[in-house]
Amino acid sequence: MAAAVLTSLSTSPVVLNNPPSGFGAETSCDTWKEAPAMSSSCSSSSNNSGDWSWDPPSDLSTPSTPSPPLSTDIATGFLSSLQSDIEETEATHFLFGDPIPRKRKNSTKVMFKCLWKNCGKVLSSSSGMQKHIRTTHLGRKADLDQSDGEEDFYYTELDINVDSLTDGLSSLTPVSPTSSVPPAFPILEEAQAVPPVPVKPEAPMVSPLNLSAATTILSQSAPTSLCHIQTDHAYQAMGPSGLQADLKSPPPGMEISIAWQQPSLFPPPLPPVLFKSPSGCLTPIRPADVGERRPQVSPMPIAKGHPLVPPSMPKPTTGTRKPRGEAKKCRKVYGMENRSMWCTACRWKKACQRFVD
DNA sequence: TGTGCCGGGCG
DNA sequence: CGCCCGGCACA
Repeated sequence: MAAAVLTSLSTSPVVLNNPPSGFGAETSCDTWKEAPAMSSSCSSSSNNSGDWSWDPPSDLSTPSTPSPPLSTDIATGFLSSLQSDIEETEATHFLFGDPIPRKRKNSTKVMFKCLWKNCGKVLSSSSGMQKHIRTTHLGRKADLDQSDGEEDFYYTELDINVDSLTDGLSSLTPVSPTSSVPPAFPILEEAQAVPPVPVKPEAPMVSPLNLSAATTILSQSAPTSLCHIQTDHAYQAMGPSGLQADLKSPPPGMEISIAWQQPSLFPPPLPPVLFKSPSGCLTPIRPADVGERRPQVSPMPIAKGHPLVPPSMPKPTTGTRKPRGEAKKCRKVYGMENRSMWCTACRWKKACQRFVD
């Protein structure tokens, strides 16, 4: 999350002047508008790269930003590489607190596949993969250079079933029943790997189409997940707060991934429109974008003591109480200590009106 | 156990 | 009304 916030900060035009390394507590606290929850956690939790900074050199070293998902046939590449170069690089494990469990308890195991063109290398540890990518593809020094997080975009996580390796390739199943996060993750990786390519706006929607047959399984769920993130932020983006006014014209690509990892943490850098079309899933969820109120509540007009309002009928799907929107509310965002920053409704312990869901 | 917020009380 | 909080349903 710190990484996420840092990224948003570093890419935000406002803060761009500051040296990337200079994000002290004071900086972030002063600019709480961009990174609300920052103050408490800026130095504590760093997932895979505490000192993340988007450094241009990495881009230079990869002139044709790879579109890994181009997908050499995952199945075959996966099989062969699986046998040949599985390797453990535990050494750097602690450096980036490996966010993903290496092994599943049952017969499933998490592997990491390099998405770089014509590579398809599969490793068993994320750090190993990062190292691989850093050294092999990004052409950096192995140890001296800490991860700047860019490697993340070039590999994906595989959730494989050890028992049935053979048919594991046919149904390479990112939808593995036992895995919680992983299924969607690789998809995201692929989708996000694309944006850096020149054509940014179209990238997200085009990518699923470009994926080869092998990845169609993946791609079919990709739009939905993206859209969910999207919807998540959609309302935040157009929320009345104007909180995120600062974050405009976000740079392509990477934000998506971060947004995915911490869905509702910070304002969406990408305009909602991007994802609207692919599956139109934005529409069903939020039919009217201005009506920030309850999703289920029937059209507003009949507010007055209209005789025809049956008390029972407009029951929200989930029984008695409304499902409780999953967006982070003022309390969560600003924290108890910054209660003065909450929207009034939150202060009154009423339904939050800043982060409406 | 923490969070969101309805229902209701007080000035 | 604005303001606050008890307490409940969720997560």
